[in-house]
Amino acid sequence: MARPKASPFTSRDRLFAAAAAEFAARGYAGANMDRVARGARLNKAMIYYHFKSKAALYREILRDMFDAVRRGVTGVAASDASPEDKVRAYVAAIVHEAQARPHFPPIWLREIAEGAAHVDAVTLGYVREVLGALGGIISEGVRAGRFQPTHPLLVQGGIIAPLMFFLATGPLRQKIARAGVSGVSSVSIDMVVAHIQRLTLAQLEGKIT
Amino acid sequence: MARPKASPFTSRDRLFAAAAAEFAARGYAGANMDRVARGARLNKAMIYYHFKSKAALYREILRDMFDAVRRGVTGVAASDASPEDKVRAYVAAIVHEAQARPHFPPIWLREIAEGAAHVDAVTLGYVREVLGALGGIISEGVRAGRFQPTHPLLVQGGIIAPLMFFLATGPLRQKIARAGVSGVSSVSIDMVVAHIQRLTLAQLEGKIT
DNA sequence: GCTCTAGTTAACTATCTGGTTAGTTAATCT
DNA sequence: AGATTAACTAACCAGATAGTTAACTAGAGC
Repeated sequence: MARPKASPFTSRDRLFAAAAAEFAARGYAGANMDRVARGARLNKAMIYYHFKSKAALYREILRDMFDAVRRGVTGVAASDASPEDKVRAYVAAIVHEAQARPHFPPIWLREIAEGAAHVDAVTLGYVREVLGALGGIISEGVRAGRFQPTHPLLVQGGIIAPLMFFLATGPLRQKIARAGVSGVSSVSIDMVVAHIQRLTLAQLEGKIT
Repeated sequence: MARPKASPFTSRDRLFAAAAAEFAARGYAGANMDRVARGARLNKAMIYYHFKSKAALYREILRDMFDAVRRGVTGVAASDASPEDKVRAYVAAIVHEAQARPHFPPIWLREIAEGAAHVDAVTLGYVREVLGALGGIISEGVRAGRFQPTHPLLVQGGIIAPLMFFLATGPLRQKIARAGVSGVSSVSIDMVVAHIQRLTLAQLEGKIT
């Protein structure tokens, strides 16, 4: 090794962060590697020094996102809370990781839009683990006689969809608010989370239908 | 006019359809105008004969989408059905237009992801009208003593988010199913629609919370 | 038969951009 | 002090792509 350890944020970290922001804002095809480099105050060649390619860099960002969620929700599933609390914590864990990564919602929305084209086997494994954790929580609730048997994918859709929408529509809601629709900015993320938790539990407890 | 009227689908229509598919599959930046032209069995110059630019073509597709939804839901709002039936019909109208345009869900998801960057004033007006129609239905229900006052944006989020997710995740669900998760393909659009209708009504009637 | 023109194309231009290369700098090791 | 090497840059290249141009085709109307 040569050169100073410098800041706690290595140039690799800065590139990673700049790339995440760029991919979130412009999508994979729209992302410009020169702009990423500038965003990290580095030369473009540094991207290819630290990462194999644009695609590899993007895949690494995807993995990081889903690995974080996976770790969060498997922790929740393994805890000794009640099924109801686990469901609430499951939602909270996803929100927590998504909020720690502002690029998460836009990237995930886009990935869905293109049929998860960039999701590799490793990331797909993480997704399955997330779904598995939720499935485990549901089964536990069913065994305890508190939940109706429900397909995890349906439940997950009910959680992830409004959540990603709300988190990703920040700019759009502002645009609508500026265009003269009132009361748009009065909805907070906490309200949305609470709402999703109640809705999910209501669904699992068979209070709807 | 010269040249045969030919097929009922003019070359302009074919370009429009091919472009919608291309934008849906690859996003605005990823869309390739040569590929659009080939998809319409025409030369690229024909795109610029019929449309001003890539951006203008894209905006026209966006407008078409939201105009269709707007027409559908304002019709619903103006009908003389009960507030409950209007809510159901509102959901059904959106699904109807989205299903008539397979490009709708992916394009809308991507547009959200980039903060509605391509949404012009006209389209924004359509969005507001859609929200206005829903607001009207809710107010009507509130006046009739059947609905709790609820912010239209919250309700709309609860409808549009799972809907677009479900419609757009077709390919992804197949990918997951092929990866060995069972029961994924057993959920139909009709089930999802019925579910969303019940959930939305439960929310409006204050049965949740 | 001739003209007009909507519709159509091959080929071109200008620009952008992912990725490479060859060379520089400076901290560490011996 | 000299060798080694991680970290870094300027400049380049090749391929792609939005948009243009100029020329051609064939039906409509006279």
